[in-house]
Amino acid sequence: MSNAKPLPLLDSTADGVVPCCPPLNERPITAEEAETAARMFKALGDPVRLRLFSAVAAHEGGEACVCDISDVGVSQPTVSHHLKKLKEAGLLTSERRGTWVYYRVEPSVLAAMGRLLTTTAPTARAAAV
Amino acid sequence: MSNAKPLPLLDSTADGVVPCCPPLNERPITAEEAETAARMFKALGDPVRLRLFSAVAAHEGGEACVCDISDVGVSQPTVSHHLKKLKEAGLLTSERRGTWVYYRVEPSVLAAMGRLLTTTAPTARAAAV
DNA sequence: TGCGTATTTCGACATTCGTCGATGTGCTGT
DNA sequence: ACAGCACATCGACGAATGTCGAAATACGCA
Repeated sequence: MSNAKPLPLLDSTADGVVPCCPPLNERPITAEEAETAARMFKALGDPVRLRLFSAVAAHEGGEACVCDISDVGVSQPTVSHHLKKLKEAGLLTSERRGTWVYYRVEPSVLAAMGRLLTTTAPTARAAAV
Repeated sequence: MSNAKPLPLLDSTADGVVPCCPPLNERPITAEEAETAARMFKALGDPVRLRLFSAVAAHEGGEACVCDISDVGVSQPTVSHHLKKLKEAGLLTSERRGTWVYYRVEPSVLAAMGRLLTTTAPTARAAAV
């Protein structure tokens, strides 16, 4: 039905992808930035989704079909539901290849989230910890 | 009343803190690890909490009293509620100093989350992308 | 001691979320 | 054409979440 809903969390401005936000400790993020970033964190804020995401990310070739990662202790519809959520959050992309559907991680989004959590030049005092 | 509920997300084994988990793409994380890590991501999965966390992290000296960061568009009890959630998740610590309560980020937890999102040596085939 | 300010706790409420079984859709092979 | 497998969608349900106003607690100060 084509409701793919890419929902680009990173404003794909021109060059492709954009880091969304500076590190969290660099300056207080705005309400708008928070809305965007929170959606990414929320997507990883469920144990089942986190396992599915990790399973895809760690799978050989950086991609995996649903059948390869369905063993997470919940029903098949639930797996499908979570994969959809991850896709809507922009963390995964999917592609049908014959009978199977393959998911792979969106590397730029992963990098953007990592950057958010990067501790940049501390306020000097932080180093004393 | 003392129900501080530290809830150490990082198993403070011996040396103080422990990275909780390897990068998500290194190997599929276990159900147990996912439970722990998801709690951290979930804590940042709300826009208001993310703004509060960022406000504390970016504040001068790495700490801030509630009054300094309460301007996020929700009521003051709600701010307190979210700060409590962040504290329970191990992302923030609090300390009362006179009239005010100061919050500061737990740097090791931030680092642990960053490590989770770090893209380590791809499975070799991933480089072909 | 008593007042005012700062922060937390306490219900209460509507909304969202995770889960399931049943059903639908897409593709393959016979 | 049809049966079978892989995956997605639908509808329903209880549980968790975010929010608020009201009240409680903690401190500093007059």
